This record gives sequence, structure tokens and C-alpha cells, in this order.
Amino acid sequence: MRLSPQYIPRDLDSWSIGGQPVVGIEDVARRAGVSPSTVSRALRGRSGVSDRTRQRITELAAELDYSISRSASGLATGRTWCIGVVVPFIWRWFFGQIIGGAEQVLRAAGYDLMLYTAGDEESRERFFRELPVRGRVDAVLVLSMDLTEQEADRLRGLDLPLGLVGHEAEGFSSVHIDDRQGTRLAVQHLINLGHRDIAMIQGLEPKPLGAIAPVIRRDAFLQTLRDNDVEPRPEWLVPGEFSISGGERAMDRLLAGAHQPTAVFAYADELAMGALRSLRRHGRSVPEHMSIVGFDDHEMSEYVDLTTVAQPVRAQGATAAQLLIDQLDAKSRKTTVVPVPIDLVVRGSTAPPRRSAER
Amino acid sequence: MRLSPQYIPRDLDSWSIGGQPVVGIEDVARRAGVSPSTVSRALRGRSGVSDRTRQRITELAAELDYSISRSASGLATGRTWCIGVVVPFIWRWFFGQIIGGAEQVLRAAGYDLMLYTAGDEESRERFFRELPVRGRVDAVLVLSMDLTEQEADRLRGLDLPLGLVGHEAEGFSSVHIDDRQGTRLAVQHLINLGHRDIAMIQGLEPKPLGAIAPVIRRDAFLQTLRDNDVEPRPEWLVPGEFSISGGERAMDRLLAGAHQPTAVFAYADELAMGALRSLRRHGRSVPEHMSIVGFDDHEMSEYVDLTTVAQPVRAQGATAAQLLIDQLDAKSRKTTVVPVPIDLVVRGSTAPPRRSAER
DNA sequence: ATGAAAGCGCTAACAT
DNA sequence: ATGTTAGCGCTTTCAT
Repeated sequence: MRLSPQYIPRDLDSWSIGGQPVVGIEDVARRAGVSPSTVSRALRGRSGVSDRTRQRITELAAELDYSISRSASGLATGRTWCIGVVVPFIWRWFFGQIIGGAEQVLRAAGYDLMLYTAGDEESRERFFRELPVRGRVDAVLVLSMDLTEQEADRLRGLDLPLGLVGHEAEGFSSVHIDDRQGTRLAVQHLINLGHRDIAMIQGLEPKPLGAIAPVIRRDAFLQTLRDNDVEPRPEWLVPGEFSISGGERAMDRLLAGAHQPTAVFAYADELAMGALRSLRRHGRSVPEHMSIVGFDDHEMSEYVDLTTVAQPVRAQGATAAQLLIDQLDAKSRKTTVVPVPIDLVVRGSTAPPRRSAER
Repeated sequence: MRLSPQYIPRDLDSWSIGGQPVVGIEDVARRAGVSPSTVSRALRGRSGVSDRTRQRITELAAELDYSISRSASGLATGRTWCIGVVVPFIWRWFFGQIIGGAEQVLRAAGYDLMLYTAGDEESRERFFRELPVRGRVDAVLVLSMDLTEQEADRLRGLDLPLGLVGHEAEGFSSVHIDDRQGTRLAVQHLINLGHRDIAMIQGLEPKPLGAIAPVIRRDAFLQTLRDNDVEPRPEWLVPGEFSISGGERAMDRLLAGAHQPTAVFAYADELAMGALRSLRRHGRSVPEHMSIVGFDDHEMSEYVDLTTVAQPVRAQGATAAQLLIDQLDAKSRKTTVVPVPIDLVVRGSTAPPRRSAER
């Protein structure tokens, strides 16, 4: 028999960490003069409880400040009401937005959000090896992680509903833009302006490559150039670590080269902003000396007057979360794929080259 | 007796959501020829298991892809190895950084992170009413929420270690800057440049006010003006919703007034950036027509050449997380307060007013 | 060093 | 409509 709260001696200096809830379902039941099952039924909105009883129990629970033990409930039902959300970084605008969109939808559906970041090689490898989500969540939502097939497989092994933003994968409900088309939009825009010497600041490519955004955009970049009879220069493909300063370093490198491009396509707006910073530091003006196109339409992009490929961000997080919830509700293995529209937003960072490039 | 995995019929169309793990501790025990207790001891690093046995069990567990059920373990021990992290928004740079800092430390200590956002009035009220963290987490970390006394009290009622970034509160281990000093630094800088007509774009102030950042900075702003014999104008205190466009609207409002300030102190860099955007749209140049000072030293602030009060952000999240972990380890109720240094970074957005203000 | 047994708090199938 | 009972999977005394 459990003691009632006032008889539990509290150590004033130390926590009873690991202790059980002070008031349990049995306490509520006893006070209400019913059995624990009735309390459970009443509180979970199950049928088979008279309105009067339910009412009384609800009030009593509130009065005693009772809340169910998630561990016990989870153990008994197998449901955790938690969704694992995996992102590479959380401190980038793009991911903050996308998590925010997902969070809102999950919360509204009664789920809590367990956040996992797996950005660098090490934490990523560790996440997929240990799968800390195991036994903790009812479903997993992967946000713009550019999963390798191997990683996707580990997740499939969880036998849980899976969601993905950024590309498609067998067994995942997903939401994604057409990266190829987005890239074409950007690069063709530069070519139409008269540029032929075009560089790209790339996104990071995970080890075992798949048909994922950084690869697709790079390929589409090269393909678009070739489609326009422009032979790409390998040294004009520079890798950019996903941050403003990463973009800055990438542009520094381009500017240090013997030949310089007249335009640059950046994998993401934050990289483009870094590029702008580098250009300014080097005294090159945009778009006079160099045109820049980004990707995402970051909230600062309008301010810095950056031409970019716009995609909805929050909405993608929200939609992906919703797909997952739908699957959970329907207990269905059937996945859904939602395509997302994109849009070239032309601003002041792109213009025709000063004179046509000599080669 | 549980069936072994291969005998569990899998429905190919629907999830067995709510099912229990496919391989449990008992399976491992049976295969290892020991009892569940020994497996438990072996896997949790408890003493009383021979090295050979422990070794064998560890390998077997890996082979069977066994992972403990967190619900069951949590129920038995009362420990969830989860920390609840509460932030107002996650899509703002500042919060992304601070969560990132906390996440890294928590993860390293073996904790998972449960993310709760409570930005707008409604979700905030709901969070503190329902306290969804109850029974889910071992501790709660509140990041820059500017808690009211009432809210802090709800949290204290959880009887769990509590952490706080941004201000101090009884019962919380905290990490915070000196907002008063930061504000003085910024405003005095403007005054020293010769400004006397200074406006402030404020932060949001929660309903039942406490000694929290938005209030402290506003008061310090007014006090600094008065200390310099400048009488503040009420209409030059404009509220800013915490976003770039919030800052933009605030500046729009200032520019629409009959009298206009020669300098503006913004509660945060993102508000300042919005102000810059508004100024540019109105054809006013910075710092010629108007000086701007922000707060935080956002990663874009250098690029937009914004004078600002710099504070470490990631580090504050990390430190707060560490304080919490220390408390958890020591099972101690003793809280710690860590002051954080700040620094005025003077850039190009501030200069003397064009001519001294006439009054 | 290891095993047996008794829970942890809640839920659900089966009574009544 | 409500109560009884038997677990959920793990941990932890207490034996041995």
C-alpha cells in the first residue's frame, strides 16, 4: 500500500531521483471509491463509465494533481506518444523552421517530440548504430538528412512508421521538392543572363552516396551547364560546410583561383550569404563582379537581396508530421509521397556578366 | 513465454503499433543460458557478473539486436534518461544555438532531449497548465523563457532538478548575462556618440511581469537615458514581435511618427535586422540617418555590419545542461548560478548623429 | 557469481 | 457500469 503524499518524508537536500510518482492511479481510485480500472477508463475517455463517475474522477485527479506515469502506461500499451525527430543540425534556420512546423502538428495530435541531431560523421554514425530511438518512440521523422540506403535500412528495421523530408525512400512517407528542377531553374537563369563561367558551392555529400539532394543538385548543375554547351571546370565545384562561414571559405577559395567564375550557384542561402560576405571582404561587388544564386529563400535573403530558389520550409515539416500521424492513426504501412512546389525568386544578386567571359 | 521473432506473424499492411519489443531480456537470457537478472546486471555495468559472462551477454545482445525497453526500465527504476527542454521558439537563431549547445552536453551524458515549445500565449499557458513533462523526464531545462513567478512555481512543483537560461529563479540552476549592464553598454555607446533622441524596439513582456530580460532591458534603457539627462519619449518605446519582420514593423512605426529618433536600440539582433530592412525600404541610410544597436551578436550581424551587445549563446545552453546533469549525478537540490560575460561589439551601424538633435 | 521472486503503475480481457 | 486479475519487460532485493 502506498503512503499518501504528506507521509513521504522529503529530504531537503537531495532528490529522490528515481522515485515513483507521489500520487498514483490507486490513490485516485481509493478517494473516488472506485477501482483503478474505472479511473483509467474515465481518464482515457474510454466508454463504459457513467458521466457522473467520469466527472467525479476527472475532478479528483485534477485536485490531487494526478498524472499518469508514462512509463507504466507505455509499458502496458506499447505506445509512447513520442515521435523521434532526427535532424542534422538544429541551429540552422532551415532546420529550425522545419522542426517548428513538425512540432506544431505533432503537439496538436498529442505527441511529444524527441529531438536527435546527427550532423557530423561521428554523431551520425553513432545514431544509426545505437538507434537511441528504439523503444522510445512510436514513429520516426527524418528531416533533410539525405539518408543513405544503409541508414534508411537501419530505420526500416525498427518496424515503425517512418517519415522523411527531402527525398524519397522505400518504406518512408515523404515530402520533397524536385531538386533537379530547382537547380535547373537557378543555373539556367544564370546562363540566360549570359554567364558561362559558373561555379557551384556544393552541399556536403555523405559517404555512401545515394540519390540525395547534394548529389542531385551537383549533377543537375553539371548537366544544365552541358545542356548549354558549357564545359564545367572541376575546380569550380567547391564543397561548402553548411554554414555562413562555410560559404565564406568556399568563396575565398574560388577567389584565390587562377581563373574566376562570373557567377556562383550555392547549395543553400546560408552558403550564399557567406559567399556574399567573402566577396565584400575582397572588395568585389554583387552583381557587378559576380552573380550569386542561392537555394531555400532564407528569411534574410530578401534583405541581402539574394536571388534564390524558394521552397516552403515550415510547411514541409508540418506535412511530413501529418503523414506520419495519419499512418499512426490508420495503423497503416501504406506510405505517401507529397511533392512540393518550388519557385525561382529573382532579386538583385544576379545580373548579366560585365563582359562576356573569354576562355 | 514469449515467442521467438520468426514465429510472430507480421501483417504486411498494418503496424502492430502498441506491440512489445520483438526480443526481450528473457530471450537474451535464455540464449546465454543465464537468468534475466544476470543479463540486466551485465548490460548495465553492475558488479557481480564475471567478465566472461558479461562479455558473452554483451555480444549476444548485440547479435540479437536487443535493446532494453525504456518504458519497462523506466517503470522499474523511475529514471527516464530524458530531459525536458522548453523554449519559446525553435526557429529563431538564438534558440537553435542554445538548444544545440544543450543537446550536445545532454547527449554526451546519455540523456535524450524532449523538446517543448511554448512561444505564444496559448501554447505557453497550456504547457504550464498541463505540464506534459510530468512523468516523462528526469529534469527540466528552460531556455530563455523569461519565466513568471507563477510559471516557475508550477515547475518547482514537479520536484525535479530545474535549469534556466536567461535569469535567476529560486530552485533553478541558472546561467545568465547581466541584461542591465548589456543595455547600458549599448545605450551609453549611443549617447557617447552624441545621440539624445533614442528609441527602443522592445522584447515581448509576458503578462505577470517579473525581473526578466524584456523588463530589465526596458528599465535599464530608460534609466540610462535619465542618467544622461535625456527624458525618454513614451512613443519611442515600441514593442517588437521577436522576428525580423517584427523588427521591420516596429521601425515602420517609428518612421511614421511625427518626431523621429536618431538612434534605435533593439532588444535583439533579429529585430535590429528587421529595422535595417525597414530603413532601407524607406530610403534611409545607416548610420547616416539612423544608428542601430542590437543585442546577441547573431551570426549575420557581422555581415550586416551591426553594432551589438555580444553574448555567448551555445555556451549558455551547454553550461545550463551541465549544471543540470551535475545535479542529477549528485542527486542534489543545491542549485548553482553562473554569470556570463557580455561585450559591446562596435560595427558600422552606429555613428554620431548628423547634427546634434534640437529639442 | 548467479537465480528466484516480487514488484514498478498502468491497462485490458474477462468477469459480474 | 464497474471490479478482478493477469500481465507489460525490466530491476532489485534476498537467497544460494
